[in-house]
Amino acid sequence: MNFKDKVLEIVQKIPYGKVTTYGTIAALAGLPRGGRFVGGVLHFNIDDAPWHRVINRHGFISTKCLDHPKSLQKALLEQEGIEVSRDFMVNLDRYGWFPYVDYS
DNA sequence: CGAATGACCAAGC
DNA sequence: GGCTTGGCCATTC
Repeated sequence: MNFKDKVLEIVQKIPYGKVTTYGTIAALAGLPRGGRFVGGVLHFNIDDAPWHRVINRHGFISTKCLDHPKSLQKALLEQEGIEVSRDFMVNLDRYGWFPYVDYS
């Protein structure tokens, strides 16, 4: 299983109404410091996973894709019942998804 | 085919 | 305690 496939698998596994971080996904995929590539993988597979549920460690939307702007991500998250502040910040204490075990 | 780059995180001064 | 640096894989040019 490639790192890319694991990342996509994990992102697709994020429960409805929850969000997680690049670092968490990278760690679950086997790279505790590979958060950078999670962004890269999602960038090249933007249509294969619910990328809007993935944000950075500070609960901030760091998306740079012009085709999928922050405003769209905010709307998608709010559609799932997640509160997003006007500064594109999400409360990770309430909506963060940090599984203890890997269901693979 | 070699080199550069990409939506991050945490350790080290 | 804030700023700088290193590091990881896949994809594109």
